[in-house]
Amino acid sequence: MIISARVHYACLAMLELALRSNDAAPVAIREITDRHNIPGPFLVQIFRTLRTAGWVQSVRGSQGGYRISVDPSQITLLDIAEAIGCQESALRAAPDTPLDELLQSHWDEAAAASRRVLAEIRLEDIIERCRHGDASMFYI
Amino acid sequence: MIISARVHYACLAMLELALRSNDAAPVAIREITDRHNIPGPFLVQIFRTLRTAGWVQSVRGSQGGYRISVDPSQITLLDIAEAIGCQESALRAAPDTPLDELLQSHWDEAAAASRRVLAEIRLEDIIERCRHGDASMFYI
DNA sequence: CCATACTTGACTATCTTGATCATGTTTGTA
DNA sequence: TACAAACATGATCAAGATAGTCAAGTATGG
Repeated sequence: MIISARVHYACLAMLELALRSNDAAPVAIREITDRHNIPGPFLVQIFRTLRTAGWVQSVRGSQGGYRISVDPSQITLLDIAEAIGCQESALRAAPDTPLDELLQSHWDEAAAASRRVLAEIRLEDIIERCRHGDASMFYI
Repeated sequence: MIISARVHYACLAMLELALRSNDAAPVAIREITDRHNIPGPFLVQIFRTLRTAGWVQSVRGSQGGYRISVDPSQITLLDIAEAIGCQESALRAAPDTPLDELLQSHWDEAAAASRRVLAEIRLEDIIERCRHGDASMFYI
């Protein structure tokens, strides 16, 4: 699992939309790129993917923008990461020896471990923590 | 944590050396590239890194080759992966908002989870399992 | 002295990622 | 209706990493 800038931006955008999901008006791209440091046309690209995935709705025309189309308590960081689609390691040739196969299974195990972490984190959790000013760190 | 072909090959090579650590003669590159499907000059490059890291010793000249220079029960997949040096995500700009910071910490948490898995797996474990023909899988 | 095999450094091709641009379409508002 | 705001779409580009290659040199056993 690779966390690219694209995935990071996508999550930031989703979080912004979630924060403002009670607003009557949709959120314009401009408002997001201003707050965070995201290149405008790049975010357009990312929103296209999010819309295809069904996580956001777009409103065209003047006063248009984007709205989140799912409950922030029902979507996880893993959902977003997979929607954006990071490359799942190009290392997918058929294993040709037992050693090869064993190694592969360990790489899979490691990838699964990080996916399991991300699958536990809902957008709502992050928003809650943000509102409490609780930026706890998890290093090793 | 990205598992590149380079890291995979490095681990395969180390495993081969470990399997033959009781031999009197060192193992030539040719013997490894034949068994697995590794491009010769590429493995040369990888061995250079492993030697610099201190995990293998080289023997030059005719009948030369490589020998593992650590106990297979003392080296983990994480050790090798870090010696080869996969890029640790170029996404390392200073976080500029609380949301940004929170997200970053979750990416770190996910990366730590996969590192923790790899840190538990010693070369010896894999060799044991290979000898028992036990290619167990860990998916999600 | 010669074949084998490691040493070193430079080099190339391809792919992914991050980012940009131009053009078109929709819609609210004056 | 005209205009400006804002999304839609497709093409394109540059930088960097990855995978892999090549060539010239050095050491050693027989």
